[in-house]
Amino acid sequence: MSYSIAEAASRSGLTAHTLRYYERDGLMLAGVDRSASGHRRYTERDLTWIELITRLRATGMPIREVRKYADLVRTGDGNEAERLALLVAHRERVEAQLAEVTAHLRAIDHKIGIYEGKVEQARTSA
Amino acid sequence: MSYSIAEAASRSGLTAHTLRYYERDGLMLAGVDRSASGHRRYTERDLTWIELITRLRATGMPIREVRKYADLVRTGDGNEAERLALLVAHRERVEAQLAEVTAHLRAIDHKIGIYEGKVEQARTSA
DNA sequence: GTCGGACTTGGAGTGCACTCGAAGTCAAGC
DNA sequence: GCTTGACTTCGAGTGCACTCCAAGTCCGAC
Repeated sequence: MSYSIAEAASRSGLTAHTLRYYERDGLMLAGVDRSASGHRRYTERDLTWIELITRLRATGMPIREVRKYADLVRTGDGNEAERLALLVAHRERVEAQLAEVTAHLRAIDHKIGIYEGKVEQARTSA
Repeated sequence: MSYSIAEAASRSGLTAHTLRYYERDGLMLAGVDRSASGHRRYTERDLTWIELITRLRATGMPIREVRKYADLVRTGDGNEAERLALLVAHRERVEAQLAEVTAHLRAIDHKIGIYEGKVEQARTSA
């Protein structure tokens, strides 16, 4: 079972453009298979990999670092500790940012509360 | 009490470049005061405002929309309901994104768990 | 056999948010 | 009165991550 780039795009939520761009940029583990006519054929493994790098991207990992991770996985032998370190460092950054965003959000919520009071007051005194 | 652009930068965590850029781009409520020599003088009110827009930016609000909000506040009269709507819409986007990032993070954590197992296994069998 | 549509490539273009550079002004200290 | 350093403006440059375009190929359907 394999998928055309359009199918891979719809399954991954990325665009075909982005899939080609990722491949060109070294984010895939290997060149994607080709049909006799030269069209890309995505395997389940490709899609699983794309799902992972989509998660990394969606949590703010730069393309550069996703590539570094892909390089490690591609090398394939005993660099699991290195991969682990990269992912753990990423997790810590993401957690820190979640905390920061949450704190900002609380402050914005406070502001919203003030406006709600004002708007309500305007409504009842009208 | 007022502050030079360098002081405002260090108090806000932005750079002087960014402060000028924000002003140019219509993010400030009014032109910042100037000294006799034409240097900017930031008031406490300016800094309070900068703190708010920094929170909006840090939670992912585009410059464009911060400007829209600033425009509303600048107009100043009875558009509180509109400001409220803008902030509430933003809050909902941020909350949705927090949930999404958290979900991705959990999946990445799962991956980390797998690597931890592998690395531990490699360590003990060595 | 020709048409439409999905694909290919390489390279250029876009949008966002800064970030920097050049050239000039100004006040204070030596 | 000259240097130093912080400021000014305007406009150009940067980095990131796509996003799009042009020109071409290929395949299945009519």
